[in-house]
Amino acid sequence: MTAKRTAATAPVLRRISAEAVLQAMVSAGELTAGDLIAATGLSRPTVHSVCDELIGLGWVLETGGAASPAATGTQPGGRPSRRYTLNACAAFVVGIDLGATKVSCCLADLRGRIIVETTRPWRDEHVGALERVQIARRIMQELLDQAGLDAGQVLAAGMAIPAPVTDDGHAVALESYLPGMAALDLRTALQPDFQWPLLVDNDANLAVLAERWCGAAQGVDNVVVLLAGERLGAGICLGGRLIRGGGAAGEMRFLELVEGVGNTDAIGGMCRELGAIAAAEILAGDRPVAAGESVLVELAGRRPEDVTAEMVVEAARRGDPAAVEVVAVVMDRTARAAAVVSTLLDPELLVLAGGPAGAGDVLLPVFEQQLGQLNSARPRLAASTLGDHSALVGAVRTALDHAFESLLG
Amino acid sequence: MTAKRTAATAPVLRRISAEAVLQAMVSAGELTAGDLIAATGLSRPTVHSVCDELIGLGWVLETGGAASPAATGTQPGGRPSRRYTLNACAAFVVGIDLGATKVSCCLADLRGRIIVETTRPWRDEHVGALERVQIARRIMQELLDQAGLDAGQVLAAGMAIPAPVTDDGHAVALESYLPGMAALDLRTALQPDFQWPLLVDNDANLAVLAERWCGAAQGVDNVVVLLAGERLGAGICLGGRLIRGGGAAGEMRFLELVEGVGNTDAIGGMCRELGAIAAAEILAGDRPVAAGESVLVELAGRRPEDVTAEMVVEAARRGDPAAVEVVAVVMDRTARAAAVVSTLLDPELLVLAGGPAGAGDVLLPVFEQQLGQLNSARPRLAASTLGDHSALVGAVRTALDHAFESLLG
DNA sequence: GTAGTTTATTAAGGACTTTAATAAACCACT
DNA sequence: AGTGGTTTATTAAAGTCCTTAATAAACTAC
Repeated sequence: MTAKRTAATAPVLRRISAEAVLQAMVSAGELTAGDLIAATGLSRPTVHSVCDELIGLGWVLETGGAASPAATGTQPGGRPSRRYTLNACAAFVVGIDLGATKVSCCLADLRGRIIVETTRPWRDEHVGALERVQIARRIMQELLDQAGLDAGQVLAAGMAIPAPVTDDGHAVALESYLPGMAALDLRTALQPDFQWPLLVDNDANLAVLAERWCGAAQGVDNVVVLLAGERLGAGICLGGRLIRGGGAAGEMRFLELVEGVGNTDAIGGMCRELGAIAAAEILAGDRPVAAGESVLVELAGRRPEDVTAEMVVEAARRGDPAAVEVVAVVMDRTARAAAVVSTLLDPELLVLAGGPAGAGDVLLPVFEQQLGQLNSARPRLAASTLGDHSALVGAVRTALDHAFESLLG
Repeated sequence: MTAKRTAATAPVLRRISAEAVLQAMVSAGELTAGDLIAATGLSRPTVHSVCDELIGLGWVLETGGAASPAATGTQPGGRPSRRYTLNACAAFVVGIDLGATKVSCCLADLRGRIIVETTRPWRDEHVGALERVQIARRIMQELLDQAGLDAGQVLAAGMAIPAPVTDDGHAVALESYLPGMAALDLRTALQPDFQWPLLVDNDANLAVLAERWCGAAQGVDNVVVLLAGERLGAGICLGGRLIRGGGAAGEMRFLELVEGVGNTDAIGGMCRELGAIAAAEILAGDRPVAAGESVLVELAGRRPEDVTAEMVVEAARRGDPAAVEVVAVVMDRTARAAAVVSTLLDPELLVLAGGPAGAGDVLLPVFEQQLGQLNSARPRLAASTLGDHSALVGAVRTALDHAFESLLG
């Protein structure tokens, strides 16, 4: 079936070895040959040979020599070992989160450390698809200037968008999503300014990569991230691999089939829901709310239509009954969705990410309690530790993956 | 993180080459060196060298020579090519489907062709877990005798059971499932009679392997199989890989959260449902059914409590309104479940397997129509081509996978 | 300064692969 | 029957990469 045109020639071995060495270096800082032998199983001559080659390519630095900082002390005597370090600044990657309300861009080094970053809200929500892409492009140029880097030093870019993405790099048109976006071939969105390979994926998918990499799901192979900010989407990782289906895996439109949830169009993420429902509650209240009676109204500054998710959370934290009720309503919906996902996919861990992650102290207990009432599988629960950076960090992660993969191929 | 202790030593290359050659042979019958060169990308000397080695190990036969059957005609002149064939009888594998109502066992060769097979219903549904396993063991011995094989010629065994299975080979206890089964370590269930490695998995998971291998989902990487016989379970394959989650992925208990479906315990597969609901309908009918008025009653032989799924399907096929109604009710439930699964996982194809597969002509149109009414993703639909053999064939497939994997390691 | 210890480097040997050259086996034609 | 043409098998030579074993280097401690 699968005609593998790549014969198993000798250099394949070198590639395997180099990959092993490089991987050990990415997650470890300064290493001696002995460390690398332990990590890779290779012999000493091979390790040195591979490292020399990587040094030649610029990916690795030989650190220290005589004046290595931590070198003294650790070594019990004997010829000092050579010390190798990944050259994190040999190249860079780009991450872009083209969100519903704002755009975030960043530059990161080969370790994934973010060098420079900018977040900018859209002027208003009617900014068109093409213009959004152009804004991102302009920001990227600013960031490159700011960091003093050249576009040629960037190996790859990752981009998150709040909608499913097909394999050929097109956004799937959702009713609720930006018109015009689906018509773009996003893979070429940054051209002609930037020629780097652009990996586009949906924000929830990238969020799960991020959480597994350096967030709340490190070391967990079966995990679902509920990205619950402006929209509600799930990023699914099973068996250590991201699940994309035909591109639209993780969509939560099935909520309309779950009891207690209304029609599709109304389904947003928690932030939107918290604000919207709270506003509606207050506005629909048949009695006028007296000053001081409601923390929520207080926070909203007497303008209920301006109430935000943060206000609701803060009010709930202070015990405001109306806010607590709103939180309960929204979490109930989320819990039902989570129950379906958990039962069907049986993940070990469920991570709440996006806007609400910072309010984990308020939301998570409610969520846990409501999920417990449903007869579903019981995964561990956690709030994201990445704030609303999950998607952006995930974009960096895909870009890095791509960079390392194409690096030795 | 992952300390890979396997250094990239030279023999790794040979292993890669051998794997490529073997894989090409499994799916192709008799092959010349030229074919293998095209399939693997290896050079001619390497191909011959690998084949000679495999011949020495017994896995490959050199067929033909002078009297090869299809050899003449194809070759335009020149030195005749050596022809290699997988020695399908070099070893064997075992498949077992420990179903809810019956047990099926088989022996298959390295190509997966079933040599001998036996299906036997349980005496009654109260046969205990341990006894069921013993019965399977006895049947396997009979099959070995029948085929004239020795237990030592069997490389691996696969076993399907109608419940989730944990990684350590234990069935997950479900209310509806056989008491006592969860306490067994199924991996050692065939010992001490048979020492072969036993791969236990849930029937729906194995069904999806089978459908992809030689059923309705060949060549499809994103597919969900709804195994809808006595119970309802989903086998999920995404990105070409079986999704197991923590072992219980594919469970359909979320149906209780879907509108229009009652409590958990009542949820069975289509066969059970069709029979049960039809019986209830008939029995609850307030007017006595006149002879000839209902095809369904006719088929049931005036004993409504004995009505089977086959009868309902047959009656519906003949247009009996009551039967059509029952089919619609049952398919509605299935369609809702399928809508949730499709939306969340976005598979290309949905396969209906298990008992109902044979009745695809009746069920599929109804299913398709009802699924279409739901606002979900729209995968292609198909009925299994494996009858109720999906799980058994899948058990053979896992056993084969294991056998080939351990063969060159 | 010398013994002891740890690591780097060099050398030798083995397992693969590939390409190129040579030998074998068959057809078709005269 | 013999000879040319053609296709495939086999052998030979060269190269890459790994490993183990031996040798050299660099440093500490006494």
